[in-house]
Amino acid sequence: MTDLVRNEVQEKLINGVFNCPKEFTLSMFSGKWKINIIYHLGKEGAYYFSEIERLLPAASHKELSEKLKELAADGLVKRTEVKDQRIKVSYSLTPLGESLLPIVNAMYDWGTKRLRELKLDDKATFGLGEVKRPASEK
Amino acid sequence: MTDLVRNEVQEKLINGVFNCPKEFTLSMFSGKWKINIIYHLGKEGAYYFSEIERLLPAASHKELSEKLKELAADGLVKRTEVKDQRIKVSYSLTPLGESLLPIVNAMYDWGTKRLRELKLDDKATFGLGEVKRPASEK
DNA sequence: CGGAATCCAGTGCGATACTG
DNA sequence: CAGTATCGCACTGGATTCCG
Repeated sequence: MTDLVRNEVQEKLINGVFNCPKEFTLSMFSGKWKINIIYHLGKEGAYYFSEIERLLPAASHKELSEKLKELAADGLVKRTEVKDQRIKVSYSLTPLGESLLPIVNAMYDWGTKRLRELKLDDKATFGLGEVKRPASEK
Repeated sequence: MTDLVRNEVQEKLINGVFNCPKEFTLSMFSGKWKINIIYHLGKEGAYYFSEIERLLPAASHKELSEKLKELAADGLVKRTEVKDQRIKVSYSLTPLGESLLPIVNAMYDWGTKRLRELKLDDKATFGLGEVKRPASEK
């Protein structure tokens, strides 16, 4: 989903039938890498595109490009072109993007705490019950 | 994705290479309908499966079934079988699930506020910039 | 009633390659 | 440097059907 959800949510918005604020919020940052981007921009300030790529080496060029575009369209991130010798593009949070930081931080804290608890449990199961494994192991 | 993210996150966990608490938290409730389920169970208490279906009529039987299973596997939701004449299954939040409520509520509040702001803008654009529209209009 | 299996169309996303 | 287009496979999720 993710983009599916985002599209659905935005369609509903356009048609004026939208009524679920939490889904809307989720759709803002539940795309791949989006929270990471928001988190880093919030914590460390502006980054160039190439810096973000280095920051998140597992993310593909395409994906990053698309997600940044969405974040900008949603008004969470500001895109600024800078003429160096080549053109560079700097990304930073807008005030709206910054207003999401408390939620991102709360998620960070919750995750940290929960991961610590899990490590105290049996390492084999992690207390998670069954886990679907993809067919192909990497 | 969604489940993709969830699977990735859990794989990493198993392999002990996990290091991103916020992704982990996101993976807990970013599947379709999951926040809705958590929200309702948190606000109104336990529900039977069939009640949840009625509560979220747009969600398919299959989807609800799968997501509840995941929520239970993640320890956020407790599954209880009740022998009526048929077997009914009751779902409620675990304490762990309840500990997510502050985040869900923060998302609710952020979304509410943001949606209100958007309504003050031009209704045509909603201040969102471009919106991808699916090929097929429903 | 609740869940699981099967089938199938629609989408996400990586790899690669091309523009300005 | 940043962004876009194309291709191809894996995954999602709706509809339907079957089991306890």
